[in-house]
Amino acid sequence: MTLHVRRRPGRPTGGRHVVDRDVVLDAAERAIRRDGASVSLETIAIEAGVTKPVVYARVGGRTSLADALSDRLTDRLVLRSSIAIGSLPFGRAMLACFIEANLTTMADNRELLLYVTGGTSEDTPQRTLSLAERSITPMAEMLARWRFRQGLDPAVALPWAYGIVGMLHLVSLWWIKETDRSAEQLAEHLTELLWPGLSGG
Amino acid sequence: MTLHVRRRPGRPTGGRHVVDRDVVLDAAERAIRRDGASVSLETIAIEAGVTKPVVYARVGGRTSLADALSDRLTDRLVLRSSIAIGSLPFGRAMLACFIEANLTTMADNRELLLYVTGGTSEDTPQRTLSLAERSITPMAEMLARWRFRQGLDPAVALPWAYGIVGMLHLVSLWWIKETDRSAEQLAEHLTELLWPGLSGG
DNA sequence: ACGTCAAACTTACTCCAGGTAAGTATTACC
DNA sequence: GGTAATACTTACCTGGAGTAAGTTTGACGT
Repeated sequence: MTLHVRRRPGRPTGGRHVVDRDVVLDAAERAIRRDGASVSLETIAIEAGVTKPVVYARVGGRTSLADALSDRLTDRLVLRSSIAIGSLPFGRAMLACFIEANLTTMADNRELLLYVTGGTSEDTPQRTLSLAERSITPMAEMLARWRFRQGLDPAVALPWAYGIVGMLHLVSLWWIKETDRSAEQLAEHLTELLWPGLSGG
Repeated sequence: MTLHVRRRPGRPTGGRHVVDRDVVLDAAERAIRRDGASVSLETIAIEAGVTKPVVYARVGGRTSLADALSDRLTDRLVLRSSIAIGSLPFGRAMLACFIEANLTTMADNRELLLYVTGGTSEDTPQRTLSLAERSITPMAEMLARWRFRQGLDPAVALPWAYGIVGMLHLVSLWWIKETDRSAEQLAEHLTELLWPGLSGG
C-alpha cells in the first residue's frame, strides 16, 4: 500500500490547488525530520504526494525552500521567546527565560535547524544572518529601550543582539549532540555570563 | 599563455610528489578567494595544476578538503589569538585583544570562513563545532584556571567558551558584510557585554 | 643494456541531485 | 460541443562529486 497517492493530472474541480505552499512546506519538514538535512527535493515532493516541478511552482528551488523553512523556524523562535518573556519584567529572570526558550525551541526543531543553517547552498551564511536578524528583533528593541532609560548608549544593541543569537546558535548545535545537561541549567550558565554586562553592571 | 601547465604523467625523477598536500590546499585557498565558496573541485585541481583524482589522492573528497581548510583557519585563529593575549595578564584588556584578533582574522579569511562554515555538505555544523572546539581551547583553559583561583565554579567554562565562539562567529559574518565600524570599536562593544560576567561580577 | 614493475598522473566514465522543457489529462467557458 | 486555460507528469538537460581504467615515465634487478 502506497502511503502517498499521486494526484491525477488535469484541472481540479474546485479551482484551487489541492497541494498548496503550506502543504509542501509541511511535507518538507516531515521529510527532513525523517531523512535528515541531506534529503533531496524529489523525496520531499514524493512526501507531499506530488512531483518535483510542483515543488518548484509552490516554493521555488532549494534556496527558496530553505528560506521558507528558515522563516518558519524563526517564527517559532520569536513566538516561544515572546511567550516566555511576555509576562516578565525586564530583568535577569526574563533573560534566562528567553535563553531557555530559544534553546529548547532549537532542540525541538533539531533537524530543521541543521537543514537551514547547514544547508547545501553557499548562501547559508546569509540565511543564518537573516534568521538572526528576525529572531533578535524583540530582544534588541527591548534592550535598546532599557539602555536608553538607564542613560546608557543604545548603539551597542545591534552587535549585542547578533552576538547573543550567535551564542545561542552554536551552544544549541553543541547541546543537541549530547543533551546531558538540562536546558534550564544551561540557560542559567549563559545568563550568568550575559546578564552582568547586559544590565550595565 | 596558460598560467598553469599540466604536469606530465609518469614517475617523477626525484621520487617524491611535485604537488603535495600543502600545495593543493594553497591552491584551494586561492581558488576560493577568487571564485567564492561555491568553487568546484575541478577548478581547484586546475588551480593546483593537476587534475581531480590528484586532489582526491592528496586530501580526499570535498568533506576532507573542508576539514583541512577548517584546520588551517583554526590554526590562524589560535595563533593570532595567542599572540594577541600572550603578553597580557588575564583581564579586560586581554579579552578585548582576544576578541579583536578573532574578528580581524575572520575578516582576513572571509571567503575561507564562508567556505568552511557555509559549505556544501550536511556535516557543516559538525565542522563548525570542531572549529569552535579547537579555537576556544586556550581561552577555555585560561578561563577555567582563572575561575578556579577565584573560587568560582569552573564547570561553566565549556558552555561559555562555545557561547563566545558562537558570538564571534555570527558577529563576524555580520561584520564582514558591511565593515563600517572598526574592529576595535566592535571588540570594545562585545567586551563590554562579556567582561562583567566573565570576571564574575 | 634491457625487460619488468611500480609510481604518478590523465582521460573518460558513472552517478546523482537540481532544475527545466515539453507533453498530457482534465475542467471551465462560450 | 469545441476551444482555451490549468495543473499536473514524464522526460530530459546540466553540472559537480567521485572512481575505474588506461598511459607515460623512472627505478631496479639481472
